[in-house]
Amino acid sequence: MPELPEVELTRRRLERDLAGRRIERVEVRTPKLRLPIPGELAIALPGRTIRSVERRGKYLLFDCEGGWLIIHLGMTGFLHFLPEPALPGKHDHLDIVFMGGPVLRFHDPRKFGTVLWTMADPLSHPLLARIGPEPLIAGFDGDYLFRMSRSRRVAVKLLIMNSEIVAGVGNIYANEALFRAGIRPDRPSSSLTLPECGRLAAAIREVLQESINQGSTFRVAEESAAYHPLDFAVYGRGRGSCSLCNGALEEIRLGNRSTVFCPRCQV
DNA sequence: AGAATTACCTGAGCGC
DNA sequence: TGCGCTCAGGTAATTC
Repeated sequence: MPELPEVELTRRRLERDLAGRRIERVEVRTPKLRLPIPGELAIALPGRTIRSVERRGKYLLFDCEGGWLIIHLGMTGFLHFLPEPALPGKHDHLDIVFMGGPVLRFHDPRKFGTVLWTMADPLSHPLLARIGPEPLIAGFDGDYLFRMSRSRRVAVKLLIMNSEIVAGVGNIYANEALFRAGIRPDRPSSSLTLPECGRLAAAIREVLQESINQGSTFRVAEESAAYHPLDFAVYGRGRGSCSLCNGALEEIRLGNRSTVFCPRCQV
């Protein structure tokens, strides 16, 4: 599923393919996603040129000259750029057709993705306004995490997956970052020390940045819908062994999400 | 305020 | 072969 690194790689790919293109028309094939696709899209977009593609957390922001198209890929969403028109297939919910024929196509089997439109500052949109700091930008560090964790007893894995605390950390990278930081995912947030918060913030930045770096060299060139460029240390390895101590990994559920950790290396 | 829970959705994998 | 079941999970909305 698209996590922050995949969304960032998608942003770079689409900015390369779309910047400067003028929209001819919009075809909404499936208006009923989990949140409905705004009806005004088809009226507002034609005639506008895409200036750039930005990212906030896992939201992609398309600068459309005075308005913003906002897309979240959810669990299974994918944005294809088609140089030529092509017949839509199953789960191809939305086409944005550009002058001369190219198409941006939104494909999403589980329909957890979200499409929004705003004429105002996209960062002020109700669904984006409360998102916490970007993990890869100054402002997210151990001091910040320490401050935010003082009044909360929720498991630290759920704390860092809370988008109001930090943007774009999903289940995969929450597991990976906690392993790298040597912190048990079920620790109450308020039990973390300042040095632990420093290690955790650094680990979050590292796993995200490394994934972006690997993806950019490996996967993005292929027009593949595949995600997950990284080999993960713990995610998806509930029956496996720890790469550090060789002991058995443990799998539990936190917030109804699968959680894997090493009970010896993570304290 | 913070925490816990539910809803949304379909493909994949499984046992029978 | 096919049925029914469980699982995967981001995030908004709801409830406690």
